[in-house]
Amino acid sequence: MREKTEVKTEYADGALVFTGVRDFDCAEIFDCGQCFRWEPEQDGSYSGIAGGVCANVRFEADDPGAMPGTSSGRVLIRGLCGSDAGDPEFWSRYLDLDRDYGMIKARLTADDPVMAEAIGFGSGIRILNQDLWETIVSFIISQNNNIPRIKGCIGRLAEGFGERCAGSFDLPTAETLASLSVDDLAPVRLGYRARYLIETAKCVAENGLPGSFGELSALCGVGPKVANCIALFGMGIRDSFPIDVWVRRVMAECYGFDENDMKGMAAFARERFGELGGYAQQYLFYYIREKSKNHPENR
DNA sequence: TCGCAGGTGGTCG
DNA sequence: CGACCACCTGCG
Repeated sequence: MREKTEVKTEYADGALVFTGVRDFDCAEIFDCGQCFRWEPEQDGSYSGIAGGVCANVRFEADDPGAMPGTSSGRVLIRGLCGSDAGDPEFWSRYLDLDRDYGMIKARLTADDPVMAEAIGFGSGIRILNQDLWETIVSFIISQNNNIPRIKGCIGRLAEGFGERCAGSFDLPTAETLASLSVDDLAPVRLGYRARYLIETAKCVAENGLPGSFGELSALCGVGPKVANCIALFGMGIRDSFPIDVWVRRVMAECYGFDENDMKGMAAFARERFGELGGYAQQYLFYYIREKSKNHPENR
């Protein structure tokens, strides 16, 4: 069991720098389906928008020869489009830097060879603490949809109806969205999700953001899967275990479930992973998706 | 042309 | 309740 490293903040060359960061891999964090507003750069860093700031996030390992996600290193954040990097407190929270992922992984892998193998694929995954309204909008759009198109829809929604934000655009507020019609949103090409979004925006504009899983589930277009994603990524409810088609596949393949037995899977996750359910889901999700990339014949 | 993509709401029995 | 099924859109 290794020692926990203290994360420290400093500035260097115009960038915000966090040193002593472990268990961090940009591609695994930004490309594991939890967020839709980050894109990779040639050098492996990611650029995107969060907290009203356009930024580039880069990880430099202290030991460049180490496997991704296994070495401590530093996280560099640069503001883009003329803005500065923003608030260190925001980024520390957003990137979940105070969380001890070494401990989480140790607890999940103890006595579970499936998790051990899964975590071997995505040991640098972190769960971002994202804006609640953004996660609500994003995951309503995500249903029965694919990632490139989800990103396109969110981008068009921001550009067409959002507030200008340091060279880019933030998502429209609930009030703005509530004032629009399905026809207004036609250029965004949300399909039948446009109605869900407007109904949910009206509800949020009137009653405020949901404060519990129950309130979340009452929103239009928010079923069990989407509610669990929003709870996990937008409300910090880390025992959430969203069950989507990929999780159904991995639970069938690795834990012997019937692909349609979602109740059984949820009960198993509660029992086996407990408060770490959300982390377990992310490792399993990333694992099965990576495997299917390497073996297209397995779908 | 058709199935499918990180599901949900509506409608049956 | 649980099992179906239509549903916007875009791509192979």
